[in-house]
Amino acid sequence: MTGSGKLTTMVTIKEVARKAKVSVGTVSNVLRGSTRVNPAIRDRVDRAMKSLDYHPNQIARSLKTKQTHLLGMVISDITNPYFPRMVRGAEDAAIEHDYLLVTSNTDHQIEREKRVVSVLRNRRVDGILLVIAPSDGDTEHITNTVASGIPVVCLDRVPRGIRLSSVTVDAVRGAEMCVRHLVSMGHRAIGIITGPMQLQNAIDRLQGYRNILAEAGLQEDPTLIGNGDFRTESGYLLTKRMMLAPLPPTALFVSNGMMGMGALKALKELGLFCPADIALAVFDELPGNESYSPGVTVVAQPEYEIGYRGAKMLIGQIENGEPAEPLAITLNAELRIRESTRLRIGTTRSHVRE
Amino acid sequence: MTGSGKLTTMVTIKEVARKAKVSVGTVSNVLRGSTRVNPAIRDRVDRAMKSLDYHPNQIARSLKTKQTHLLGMVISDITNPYFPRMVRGAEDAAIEHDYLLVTSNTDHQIEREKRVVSVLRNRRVDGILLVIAPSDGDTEHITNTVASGIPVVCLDRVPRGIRLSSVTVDAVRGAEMCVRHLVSMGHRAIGIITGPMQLQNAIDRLQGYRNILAEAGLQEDPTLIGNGDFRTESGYLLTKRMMLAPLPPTALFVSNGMMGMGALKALKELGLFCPADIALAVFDELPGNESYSPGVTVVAQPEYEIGYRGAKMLIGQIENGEPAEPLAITLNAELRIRESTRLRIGTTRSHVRE
DNA sequence: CTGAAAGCGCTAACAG
DNA sequence: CTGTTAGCGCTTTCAG
Repeated sequence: MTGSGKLTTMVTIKEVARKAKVSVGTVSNVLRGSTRVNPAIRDRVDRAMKSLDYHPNQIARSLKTKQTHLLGMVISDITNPYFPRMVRGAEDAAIEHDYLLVTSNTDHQIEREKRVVSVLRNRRVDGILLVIAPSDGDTEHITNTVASGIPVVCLDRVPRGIRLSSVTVDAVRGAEMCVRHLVSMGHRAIGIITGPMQLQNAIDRLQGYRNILAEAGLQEDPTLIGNGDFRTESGYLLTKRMMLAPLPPTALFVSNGMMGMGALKALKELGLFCPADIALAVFDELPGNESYSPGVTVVAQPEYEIGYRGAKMLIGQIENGEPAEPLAITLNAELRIRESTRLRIGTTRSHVRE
Repeated sequence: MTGSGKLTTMVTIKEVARKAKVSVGTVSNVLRGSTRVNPAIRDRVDRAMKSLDYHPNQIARSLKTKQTHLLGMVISDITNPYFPRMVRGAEDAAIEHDYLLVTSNTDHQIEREKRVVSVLRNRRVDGILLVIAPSDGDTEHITNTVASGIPVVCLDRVPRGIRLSSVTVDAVRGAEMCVRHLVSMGHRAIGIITGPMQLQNAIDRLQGYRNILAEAGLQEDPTLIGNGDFRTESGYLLTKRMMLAPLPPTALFVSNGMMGMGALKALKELGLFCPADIALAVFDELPGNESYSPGVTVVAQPEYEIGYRGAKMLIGQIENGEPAEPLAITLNAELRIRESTRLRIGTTRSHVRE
């Protein structure tokens, strides 16, 4: 069968009604299970629906009820291993409440974020889960959305300047645990590769690093701070540059997983081994981390839970109204110590540079 | 503001019309850019839309036009590293044509697949991209969907018994390349961990393996064939079992990436190193493969392209009608040789068992 | 407990 | 070139 356009006409509630010899109102009632319907009639209707392979038109329903039972989720890139578990968590929560989740990528671009949010509003999603893109206070599209009555819950990071409900991770504390561990292993020249400074969580991770340096009485060394952007490439480049510098660090703390993969690759190419030549710790669990050698010490975030609880929170606001004050859940990250930072006995290089 | 339900009423085309002092028909016209509209009026309308933060109701539009510009995508689990790139490819193609992609997980369960497809039909998606779950010929939900006029394109694998458009990878050839490589490295005791035999691509990969054994004049050994299910756990368990058997293989070919990760973990726990103790090759690229050591030899599939071309094909069928004959694109996999199968000189174990 | 009918926001004739 | 209006499939009063 060649041609264009729909060839088959969708079966509607009207046809079901006709086949079951009842009115459309009655069919609607059995669909919604609302009022008690005469069992015999309900049965006739059910049978009619089955035999016609009837699929209620959610579009028409939404137009009437003004609820789509759609949730929008805005992330930077599903291809980034950090997100799949978060999306999965959100989806599982959504399904529990009979919502469908639509996920869109922004590739870290604020302009795409605006477009995506706009599309989601056209689609009349009931609420939005938002992992914001880096920007300099470009938040009008978000405030407009909230003002229009669509609840928004931020995940992983919050925009500065406006107050929104959110589910985040205590990044300062996570970074502190990690860097403290490095210090406890005897390191004094600890490098960091940061994220983009427009992002709160990047700032927090740097802050945690600084806190521990201060706590340990270590001087901050600008040559040991690489300014990354959370992408693989920058982790790769900055690691190479730092390790090739006159006074390289003996330990490196990388602010996120993508950059961590880049760092690992750089070390591999430089022929440097962990922990023998350098200790490596990464904020974010790494894909395949327990299968490969060496296992890398990481600060693992509860991505699934971020998504799950964020969606739960969002659905709560959709169904019970938005709270007077934005809600904020802060989850804890977990330090997972692996081989990449294990103590070395009689290593060839000193942990102390001076 | 506490309370329940929408507090703000959505801006409609009618209000825009009133504000711009034109009729709704005219507003619709400028929205669709259809008939030539007087520039001055168009401008007035544009201004009104902007100032009201108007977002056209796609729901109402869909009800009228009978097109949602929604694509459904059914996968087993976004958390499986094989899928994100495929989803991204599909999404990119969708966006190019102004479609929105909705992705749902089945967790390999046919019952969930049925439910998901049903939900997608309720939502009146214009077409469906389907990565089928393993089942024994349970395809009525699919044929019903197609019969109802919704195009379906299968990705990665096709159901047996029915004919559908598809984008797949030549798995036989991919497996052949890989096992031939193993043979060329001198291996004669080559083990395989297979996928579930209800899946065509699992069958194909086993077939490729068998073809090369025959080509090389090697006897098939049942103790070297582990029957897995494409999940990490089975790769882990079967690898342990096989390596602990009286006559372990000198090379192992694992049929997919999840099981490959499991195999890697098993080898790590057993203290076996690649390629010194065992050569390892995996069908599917592994996450982080180029960052870790040893790099694992893999048969890499073009996941992104599968998704991208599948979505393009689907959109073609939506917009130009379904072809008389199902379309089928077969893409090639690529063998990427890495350290895990490199030749060993003067190894402690023989490549030949007898 | 069931039927009839209005109307959700938009598009697409059609009339002016 | 612009305005009017019917109607997409469903839910939801309101009568019967």
